[in-house]
Amino acid sequence: MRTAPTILHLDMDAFYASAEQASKPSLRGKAVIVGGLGPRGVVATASYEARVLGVHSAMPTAQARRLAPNAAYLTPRFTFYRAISQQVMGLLHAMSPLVEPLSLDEAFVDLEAGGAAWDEASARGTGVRLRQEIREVTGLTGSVGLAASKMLAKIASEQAKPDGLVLIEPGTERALLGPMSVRILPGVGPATGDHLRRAGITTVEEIVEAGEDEVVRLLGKAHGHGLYAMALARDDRAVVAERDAKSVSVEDTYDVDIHDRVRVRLEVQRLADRCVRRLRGAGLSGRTIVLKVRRYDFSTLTRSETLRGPTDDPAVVREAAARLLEAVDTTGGVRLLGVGVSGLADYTQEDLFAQAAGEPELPEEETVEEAVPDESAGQAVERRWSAGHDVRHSVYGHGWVQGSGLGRVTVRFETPEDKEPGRVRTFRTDDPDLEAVDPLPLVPGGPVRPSEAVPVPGPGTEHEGRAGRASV
DNA sequence: TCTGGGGTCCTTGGACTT
DNA sequence: TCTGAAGTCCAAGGACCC
Repeated sequence: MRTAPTILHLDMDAFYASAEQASKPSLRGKAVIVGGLGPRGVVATASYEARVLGVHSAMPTAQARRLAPNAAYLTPRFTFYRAISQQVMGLLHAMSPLVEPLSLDEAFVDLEAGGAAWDEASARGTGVRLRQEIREVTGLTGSVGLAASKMLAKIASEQAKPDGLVLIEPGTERALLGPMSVRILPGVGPATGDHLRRAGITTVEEIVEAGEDEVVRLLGKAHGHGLYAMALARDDRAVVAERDAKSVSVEDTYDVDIHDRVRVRLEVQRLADRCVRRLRGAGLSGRTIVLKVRRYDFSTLTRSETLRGPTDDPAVVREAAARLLEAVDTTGGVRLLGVGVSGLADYTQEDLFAQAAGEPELPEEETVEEAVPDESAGQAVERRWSAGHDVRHSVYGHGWVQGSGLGRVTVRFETPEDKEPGRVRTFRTDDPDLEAVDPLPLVPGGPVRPSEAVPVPGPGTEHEGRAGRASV
């Protein structure tokens, strides 16, 4: 374990919500909640103004609406966030080749590896500079934690939030951790926390006092040894720049439980196709097909099948998923279906055959911004507009969708550069003068061009949500 | 009040092989 | 030839993280 605090953890503050506030002057200083807006949606990020009202991540959106009925509710715009994230990651890479992104808004950096810091003073200086640069380039704030290990750097950034910097001085770690709740340690969630509490252990100090054997007895080998070491502030995990994906999966939660078995089969097919599209996009194939079913009562089961060799053939994945589904009882209804592929490889066994037979075709993915109209229903095409997404009107200029429904869409016309909230106008949803457009840069002259942004290689932890009903 | 989506890692237990 | 031990693979579920 190193002795200088040269591991940096960056955590952008309320990232999605802050990006929306920077993009929309009328939302600055207001409660903003980004997440799924459907009846079963959950909060992805709440602005600090919303947190004061008790709203937090992973809370059902319905509950958030009760706590913060006047907040702005927006669907996530991952393309936009990804573009900002790439700017931030670029700043980190300029400091060191060893950058480990954890998500769009979080990363570890090994400052020593990049020669960006070697002791306490240089580490602090680098952290201060980084925060300045992030503000200049993106207009957003991030919190920085500096320590001698990943675990402590993350704890430090947590303490620094929002918009701060905390450095944990080497030698002070044990004293700092001791009185903290066991939940501060990585890997201790609600279940493990409960388990420990029932054994009379609630603080990090008490883990140490209990002794390694007792912790291993309580939590098992892998978890027990690891946790005991963490409690002693021992954490030798290296910052790892490149990580290979182990699985690729897609899943959908339905607004209303599906009872019709035929519809369930169809959805599984659709998911299998989507999963293969993702798989191919990452240049991968996989050997194990996994079907996930969450039933009406929230009980979740998975069924998997391992093939003789890896595949990225949609027909093969579709058929395997269908076979797995046959073994699952769905009477009573399902609320979620998922299809995944693991046992990944970067080749397929059918490569040679596929070249001879031509690549299997995959249907086009539906777009998120504007849902594909259901022509089979024989109804007039209605364009749907997602709350928070950017639009341009040929007369009024750039704005964003504040809400839509009943054939109307309400747009607020403003840009990130505006100092005052813009004006609001309502149009018919099929107004030909209105079109969906890319977000504008948050900083004047900034390089945010989402449609030109290079996609993050491999599957990330971010995802594109289903188009929800727009409402603000 | 009613719980998303995309991942990772660990544990347990059965089948199979050596 | 039978049996048990050990190792490996696979399937399923749980916990955790962001």
